[in-house]
Amino acid sequence: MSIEPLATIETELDEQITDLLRRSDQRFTKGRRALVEALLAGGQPMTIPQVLEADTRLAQSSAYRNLVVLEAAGVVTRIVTNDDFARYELAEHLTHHHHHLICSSCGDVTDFALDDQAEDELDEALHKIAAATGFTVEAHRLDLVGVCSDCD
Amino acid sequence: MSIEPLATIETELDEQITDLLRRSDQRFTKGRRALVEALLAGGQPMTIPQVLEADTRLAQSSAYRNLVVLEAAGVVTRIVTNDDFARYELAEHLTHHHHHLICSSCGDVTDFALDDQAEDELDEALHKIAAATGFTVEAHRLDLVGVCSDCD
DNA sequence: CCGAGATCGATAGTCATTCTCATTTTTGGA
DNA sequence: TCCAAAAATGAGAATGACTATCGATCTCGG
Repeated sequence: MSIEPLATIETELDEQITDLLRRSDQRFTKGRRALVEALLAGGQPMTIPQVLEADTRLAQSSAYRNLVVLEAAGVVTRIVTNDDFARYELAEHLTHHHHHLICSSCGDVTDFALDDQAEDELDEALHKIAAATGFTVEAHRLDLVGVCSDCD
Repeated sequence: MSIEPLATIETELDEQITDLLRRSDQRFTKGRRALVEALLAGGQPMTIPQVLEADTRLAQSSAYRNLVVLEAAGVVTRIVTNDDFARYELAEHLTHHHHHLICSSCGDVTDFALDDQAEDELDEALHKIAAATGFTVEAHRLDLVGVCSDCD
């Protein structure tokens, strides 16, 4: 099916994903590989229409289904904003911890990282909160909402 | 319509909301007041079904429509999670700046605040990012995703 | 090479949210 | 106070992102 991949998945990443899927009794099929390649090539959180446009060989129904499978396996993360469509990107442990700039005008989402010190301080403050509330923290999410340079 | 309000809106808050709505050429009608009262009484972000259950006199279609109006006027904030329903709460400038604990199990959302120092540090780090990216920041959003004490 | 089981993909649902429109309410002028 | 124009309401229909279905296709172990 995949003749010309959008991006090449390095061996290590490929193995990590194969392993994650195996733990959910799922295979890293061509369709799922094409999805990951499209997300990798996109370089930012993508909506399903964007993914389908990036690789027209993908079927919509399979894209929806496989993105659910990939999310359950921890390969991708689903990002939901006020935009009509949800977005997907590679999970943080396959890339690196980061946050999102969300454009309230066009809906576009891009990544950014906090410098290490700020991230550490934030983490510490969050741990205190969690301890005080009896909440078991799985992850923290930090978004900047505003207007991107394109829309300005 | 509103015989027995769920919560009483203090004069000052009432005037603020009336003013915000007026700027959008909208009125602070009974139905809209009942919505605000329900959110005030709820004390945490509420889904529309929760709001309708809290005040059974409200019509679903009007609740949806008026919550859109109230959001456009800056009176309430719409919070979207992975849950089926969106949630609404009073806008921060009518209450105070805070963040959210999102339970990945039951979908419940509750508020928490960072201590002033941590919030200041975060703010400073975020301003640097914004300056570096040409992104015009309107707000920042910080969520803790995990499992609440009820679900644990 | 074969067959059981997983995956695919076209299509038909589902359901939160939005739209429509006739009815009711509100407002400002006479 | 009365009236008409404008706004708001609410019941129901429509929309559209997403999910479920199911026969066809692919995959892997034997």
